Amino acid sequence: MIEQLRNIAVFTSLSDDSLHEISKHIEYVKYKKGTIIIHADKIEPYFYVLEKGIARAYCDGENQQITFWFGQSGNVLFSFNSYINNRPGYENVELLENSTLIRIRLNDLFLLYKDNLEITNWGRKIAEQELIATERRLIDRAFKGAAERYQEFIDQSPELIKRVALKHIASYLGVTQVTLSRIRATCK
Amino acid sequence: MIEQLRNIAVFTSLSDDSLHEISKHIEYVKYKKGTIIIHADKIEPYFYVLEKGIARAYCDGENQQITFWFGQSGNVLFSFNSYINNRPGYENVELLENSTLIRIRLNDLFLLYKDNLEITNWGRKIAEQELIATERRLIDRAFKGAAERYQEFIDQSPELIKRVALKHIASYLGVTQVTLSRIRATCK
DNA sequence: TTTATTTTTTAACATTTGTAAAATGTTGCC
DNA sequence: GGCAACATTTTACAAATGTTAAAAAATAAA
Repeated sequence: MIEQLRNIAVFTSLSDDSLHEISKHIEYVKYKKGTIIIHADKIEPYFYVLEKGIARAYCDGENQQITFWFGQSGNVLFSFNSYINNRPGYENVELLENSTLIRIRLNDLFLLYKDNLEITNWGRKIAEQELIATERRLIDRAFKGAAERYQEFIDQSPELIKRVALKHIASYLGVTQVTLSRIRATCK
Repeated sequence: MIEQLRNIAVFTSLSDDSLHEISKHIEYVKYKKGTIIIHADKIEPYFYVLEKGIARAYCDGENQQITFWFGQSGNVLFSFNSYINNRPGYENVELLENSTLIRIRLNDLFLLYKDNLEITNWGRKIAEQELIATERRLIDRAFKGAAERYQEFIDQSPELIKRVALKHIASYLGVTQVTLSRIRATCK
């Protein structure tokens, strides 16, 4: 069981002891493509790790959906506002492929944070890494044009380009699908 | 000393014991308006708490500076990449007023994270709160026009509007100063 | 106060991106 | 295959924002 966890990117830094603690509380689940596993306006009680599959987080607008996050194998996945503030979240998370996930109840995870220094530091680093990545994107939007952001997305996430619908990538990059089409037509 | 720390927003949640641990390592410093206390491309060894004053974080571009963060009394302030990845940072932080700050060496803070569960959880929550705020801004840029973002900035940060140059606020909102001027002219 | 410096506003024009709708391409299913 | 549903591209036009430059206003310095 512990060996199985250690194969997953986000768990590699943890000691056997901590992995053992975590393994007492986890559960494997399997969902089909299209399943919404996190719902906006709900307190979602689970913290997930995506073992296999792809996911996107998005917000619903009046006549659009904005995708602002993609997850791949080894990434963690949770309702930000449920996890951080114990309040209903603002985002939905949809699985874009048939996926397998590991999950742990937030309550159980918080109990581990209360007792286990290593796991708490692990949780701290997860938040920090997400933070720095999110801030980078905010800055990139100011300095780089949409075409350049698209090119970097291809370079950094070649898997996603192949497997994710362009309309989702367009909103992730902060442009409409029409604009993304124009960009793609230009650099061909 | 501990009472003094407890008056600062970011420390209010900590126990006397933890504040006492922290107080062993802190130092009060005072800088003039215009001082750059965090430099891009350097590993900056301090974690600061702004006791009094206002600060902004910005990146330098070819012919522009982009401000992407403001700090007020009680906020924490550090080179993201130094703190998180022990690498030179991408941002400068400038004090916009004469300010007093508390600082602690990152090395000392990391030692506390290694031993003290409460302080580690405090560090985790700092990252989480920054994360959720940054993500909100990213989403807001997709859903809200520049005029609406400006109005919300006024509502949520009335202090900053009074005390910060509009050119900095413009880039924080993701528009040019010319556009911000037009927005201000319209809603007058 | 007077001058110098910086910040903010205004103007004219160029560019980018958005909107809406149609055309084309793709996928999956009966 | 052929239909239905969905995804992507293309087109024409509209709206928003950027660029550049200059004037006006505000602030700081002498």
